[in-house]
Amino acid sequence: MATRTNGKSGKQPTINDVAALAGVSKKTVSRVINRSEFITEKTRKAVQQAIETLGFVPNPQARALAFRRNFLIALLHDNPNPQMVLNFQQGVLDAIKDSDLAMIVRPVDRGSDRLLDDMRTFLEKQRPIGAMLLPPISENDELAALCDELGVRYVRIGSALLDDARHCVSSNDREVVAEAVGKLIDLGHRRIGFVRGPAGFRSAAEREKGFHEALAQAGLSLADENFAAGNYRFATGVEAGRKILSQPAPPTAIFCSNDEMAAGVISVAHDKGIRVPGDLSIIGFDDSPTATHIWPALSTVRWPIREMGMRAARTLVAEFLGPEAKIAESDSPVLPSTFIERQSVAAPARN
Amino acid sequence: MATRTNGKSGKQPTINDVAALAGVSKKTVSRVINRSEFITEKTRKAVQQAIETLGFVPNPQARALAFRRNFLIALLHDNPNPQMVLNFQQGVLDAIKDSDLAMIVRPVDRGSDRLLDDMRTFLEKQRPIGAMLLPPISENDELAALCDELGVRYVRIGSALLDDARHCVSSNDREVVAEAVGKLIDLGHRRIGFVRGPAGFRSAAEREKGFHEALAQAGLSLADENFAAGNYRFATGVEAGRKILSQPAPPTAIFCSNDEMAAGVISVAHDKGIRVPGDLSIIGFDDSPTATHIWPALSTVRWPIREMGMRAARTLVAEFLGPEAKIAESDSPVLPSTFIERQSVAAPARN
DNA sequence: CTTGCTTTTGACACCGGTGTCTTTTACAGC
DNA sequence: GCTGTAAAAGACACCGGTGTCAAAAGCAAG
Repeated sequence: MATRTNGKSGKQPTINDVAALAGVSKKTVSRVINRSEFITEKTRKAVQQAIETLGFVPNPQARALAFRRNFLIALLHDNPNPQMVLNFQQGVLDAIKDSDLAMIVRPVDRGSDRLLDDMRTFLEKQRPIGAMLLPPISENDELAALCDELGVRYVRIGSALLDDARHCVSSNDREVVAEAVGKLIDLGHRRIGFVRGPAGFRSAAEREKGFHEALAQAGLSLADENFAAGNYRFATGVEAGRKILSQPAPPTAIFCSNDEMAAGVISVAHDKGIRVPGDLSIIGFDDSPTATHIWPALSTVRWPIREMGMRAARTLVAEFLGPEAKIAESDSPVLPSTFIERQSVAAPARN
Repeated sequence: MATRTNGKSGKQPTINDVAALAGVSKKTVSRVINRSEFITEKTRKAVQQAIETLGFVPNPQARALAFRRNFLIALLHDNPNPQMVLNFQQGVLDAIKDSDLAMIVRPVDRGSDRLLDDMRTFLEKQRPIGAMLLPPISENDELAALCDELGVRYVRIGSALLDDARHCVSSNDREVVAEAVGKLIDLGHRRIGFVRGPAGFRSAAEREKGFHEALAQAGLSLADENFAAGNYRFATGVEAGRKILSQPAPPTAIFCSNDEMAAGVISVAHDKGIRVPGDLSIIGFDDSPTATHIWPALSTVRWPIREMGMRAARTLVAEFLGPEAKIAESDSPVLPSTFIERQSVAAPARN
C-alpha cells in the first residue's frame, strides 16, 4: 500500500494509466511491452518512463486472454524419482526467473487409459506456451503428437535423442555407463552382474547398451545367472539381489540401472553377510539422495537434471520470444552425465 | 478436430455459442456455470443441454480476467525433502481433480532477503485464489501476513497449529514421537540419545517435546553427551553419530528427528562396527524413501503428508466455492501421524 | 511545395467471460 | 382481470490487454 504509486487509488496501474501518463494510445504502450519493432526510440523512452514511474506490470490474465495463450510452461511428469523431478523444477525456475513465464506442474498417471484425454483437457484449459515432458512419459509419441496438434511447443527429456533435436534435451548416459563399467573391469572384475530397468523404457535400454559395450570391449559377456530385470523400485532390487547373490560363485561386481535397485541389492548383501565393497562392488545410476544415505555410499552416475531443466525451459522461452531466437551458448541438446565414485566399489578380493 | 462439434468452425465453443444454441443470453449461461441461485430449473436444464452438446468448457483466462482472480492454487515450499513435496502435490491434485482449479508450484529460497518481495511479485502476478505453505516456510508469519494483505487465502502446513485453525493443517507429531520413544523404553532401553532438528523450526521443537515427554513419563532424562543438534541433513547426522557413539558407554538407542540424520547415525555405526539394531536401536522421522532404502530398514514416523495436501487444497476449494461451504467430513485440521516399526529397533543387549 | 511511399501511431473491435442495473415474466392477492 | 411484488432473464459496460486497419507523420523524389 504505502509503496505503491499509481493513477487510480489503491489498485494496480493498468495500461490505460500508462498511456495517459505518457500521452500515447494504449496500443502504443502495448507495442513497447511486446518489443514491437515499429516504434521510434523517442516514444519508447517516454513510455518506458511512464511504466517505471507507475510501477506498471502487465496483467498476465488479460494478456493470456488476448493472446489466446497462457504465459505458462507446463511440466508433465510421471517419474518415480521425486528428487529428480524437483531438481528439474529447480532448473526450470532458474531459466524462467527473469521472464514473464510461470511454471505449472502436472503429474500424470501413466497407467491411466484416459491419459491422452486428460492431457488434452489440461492443455486446452491451461493453454501453456510450451510443455516439458520428463521421462518416462517423454517417450510417449502420442503425447508429443497431441502437443503438436494443440499448438503447444514441447521439449522431451530423455537419455537418448527421441526426436528432432529441436524437441529434445538428453544426456550421454550410454557412454558414461560404459565408462563406469570399464572402471570395474580395470580394477580386475571379470564376473560382473547387471540389473536392468523396466522393459520398454529407453533409459533402461541405453544403460543396458552402455553396459554391454564395456563388456564387449573387454571381451567379456554377461552370464544369464548374473542378470536380473527390475522396474527401478527398491523391491525389485531386493529380488535381483536374492537371485544373483544366492549362487555359489556370485559376481564380484554388479551394475544396477538405478540407485534404488542398487540399494536393494546392497541390503540383500548385508543380510547375507557379503561385504560391500570387499566382496562385492556395486554401481548405481541417478545419484539420488539414497546414494549418499546408504552405507557404504554408492558409486553412481549423476545426470545433469537441473541443467536439463534449465535447458529445456530456455529452449521454450527462446522459441516463444522469437521463432528465430538463438538458444543460449552451447547448441548441443546433449548434456554430460558424470560418474561419481564413492565407497561401494573396490578391487575384487583375490580368490 | 474430428470429434469436436461446435458453432464456429474448428475452434472451442464459447459462451456465446452456448447462449445461441440454448436461446438465452450469455449472462444466463454464466449464471448456470457459476451455480447462481436465481435461475429456473427449466432454463438450467436447457443450458446444461447446450453445454453438453457443444462440449463447452469455460475459458479460464477469460474468467480469471473478469473475476480478477486466477483459478489457481499456489504451493509455496522450501522443503528439503522432495519426496514430501511431491507427495503433498499428489494430495493436492487428488483434491482439485474435479474442480476448475489448477496448481502452480513455487519453490522459495528461504535464505533470500528478497523473499517477501519475490512472493509479493509472484502473488500479484499470478493472483491465485489461495496458497499452501509447506514447512518450514509455513512458519513465516510475515508471509502469512502478506497473503492476508493481498487477499490470498492460505493454509499453513505444520506439525503444530500455528494459527487460527481455519488456516492450518497439521499432524500430531508430538504424541506419536512420545509413543515411539515409549516403545524403546518398554523394550528396556534406559540410555536413549536424541538428535534434534534445526533450532527455530517448530517441527523440530515438537519432536523434541514428544521425546522429553516420554522420558519424563518413565522418570528418565537425557544426558548432555547423548544429545546432538543437526539441521535435518545427512551430514549433520554423521556428526551427531560421531559425537554420541564415540563415548565408552554410548546409548543403546537414539531417536533422530528425521530419517536423513538417522541414516547418518547408522552409517557411523556401520563404520564403527556397532550392530544395528543389536547394539543400537534407531528411530527416525518422516518415512522418507531413505527409511526403506537403508539397511536395516528404519523404524520411523510417517506423517500423512498426502492427506494433508488433500485437506489443505480442499479447504481452499471450499472457501473459494462458498464462504460458508463446509469442509469435508471430518472437521479437525489435525491429521494423525503413525509410528512404523521396521528393523532398526530391538531390545537392548544385556550388559 | 506537392506527390507518393514507407514508417509510426491511433481508433476501435475483440478475446470470453462477469457485474450492475433494467426489463420482463410469474404468480399471489384483491 | 388487474395490480403489486419478487424472481428470472437480458442489455450493456467492463476486466486489461492485443489485432486490424485506417490515419497521420516522416521523408525522398519530382
